[in-house]
Amino acid sequence: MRSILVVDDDSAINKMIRGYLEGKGYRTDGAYSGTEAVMLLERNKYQLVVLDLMLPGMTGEEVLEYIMKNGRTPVIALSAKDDVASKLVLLKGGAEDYVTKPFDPEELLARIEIVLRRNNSTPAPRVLTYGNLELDPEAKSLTQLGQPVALTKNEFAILEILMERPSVVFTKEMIYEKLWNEQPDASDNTISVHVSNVRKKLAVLEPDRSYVKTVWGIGFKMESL
Amino acid sequence: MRSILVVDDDSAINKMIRGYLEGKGYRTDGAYSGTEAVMLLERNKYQLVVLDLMLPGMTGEEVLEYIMKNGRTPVIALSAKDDVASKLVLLKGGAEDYVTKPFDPEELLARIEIVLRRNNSTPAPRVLTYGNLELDPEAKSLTQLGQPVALTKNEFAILEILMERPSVVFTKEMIYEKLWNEQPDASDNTISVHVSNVRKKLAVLEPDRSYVKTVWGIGFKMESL
DNA sequence: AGGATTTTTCACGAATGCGTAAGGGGCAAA
DNA sequence: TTTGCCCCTTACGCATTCGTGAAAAATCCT
Repeated sequence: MRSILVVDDDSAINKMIRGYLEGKGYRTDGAYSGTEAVMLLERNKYQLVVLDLMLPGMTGEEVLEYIMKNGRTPVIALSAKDDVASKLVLLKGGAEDYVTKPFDPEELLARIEIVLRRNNSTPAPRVLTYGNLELDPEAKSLTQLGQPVALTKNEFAILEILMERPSVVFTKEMIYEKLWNEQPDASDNTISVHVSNVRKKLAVLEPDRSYVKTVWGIGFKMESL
Repeated sequence: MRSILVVDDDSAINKMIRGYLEGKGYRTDGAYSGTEAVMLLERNKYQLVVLDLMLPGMTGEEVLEYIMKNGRTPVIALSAKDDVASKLVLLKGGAEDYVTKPFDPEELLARIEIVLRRNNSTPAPRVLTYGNLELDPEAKSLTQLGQPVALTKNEFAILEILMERPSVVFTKEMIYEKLWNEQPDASDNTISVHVSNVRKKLAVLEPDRSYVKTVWGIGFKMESL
């Protein structure tokens, strides 16, 4: 069952949306303030949040920021403002989509279907496994052959990037950007050093096996199994 | 630079959209029929297509189908119909989003930003297939008959260019420019050497088959299947 | 067929990318 | 303040890849 959280302080609109969605087979919760929304988000798991931006107390933008930092549930924003500026703020904030008030319930439903379909196809696994490695992104822990391996922050981040998509080659620039959100200098071998350290640590337990492969002239990827 | 293809047979609307987008810093091309759109799509690479569905000759739906089979460039559809049913048809057809005519240019821009951002952060793995070859531009990997083939950076880049548009002949100059962003010397056979090496590597597993065809006096293309 | 032109191949020196070790600076905990 | 850890930089040896010329092969044109 798909659960949707509807956040709007206008009781009539809130009920209208929820009624319409439940008629279409969704389970819904309603929140009438930003704080209430956050409370419900902490307690329950939703596939989608319909979020009005004009809220008392905590603003919609703040709720959006909270969601983006915790769980990243997809958000469809409801906005009365029809100008580009506020829309772009929303997009940068991480909203998946927006609908301008007043809106047609069918319009909202259609966009909900889009977002749900999109986010359903890529469910995020919790623990990444590769060979004898087990990496838990949330716990920031790595085990090899069942034994814990101590990695530093950057080492862990690099290995996580590689293990998330083992068949993909990542250039040093791509890795650098993901770690520091900025462009690397042309001659920068920081990444090489960290990769070297990761390899060194993984070689302690399995000296004859290599996990991180160098793709010459391009970057790094996980070794083929 | 982000390139956007605008497909609409209404010259006024087409120009309006393009003018607006170019004012926002995008590079745009315009197509006024479905066949013209397909032609441009074969020749150039776009990050996004804005596609009107009411087109003379080849319909918008057919263009959409073509795009989904070739390259899967994200599409924002323009539709005069405002009912949910036709919207869902579009979405199932593969469109990323839709905008109902008449529309506000700002609305369109906002949705374009959404789609571009989405496709940037979650790059869809797109593999190019040709004969027994499978080339993944993102993973920088090539498999032949299911087995991995190791190519160097330039070899891979050349094969990717050719496989992206198998029916198009590329001159050495075109390839040279794509690789180094500069004009080649008149007597430069660097590309020839790399092509030769690619052929050599592909001949290991399939000695009797040729993949890269020489078009005498012009350049190279993929062999017809 | 024969000459002209283009393409392919071969071989080798040059250029570039990579891996590792070592040292210093920064930051937080003790 | 001191200690310890982590991170970044630099330097250098090593391996791979690149670019170039010339010779050989293939193709086209007359």
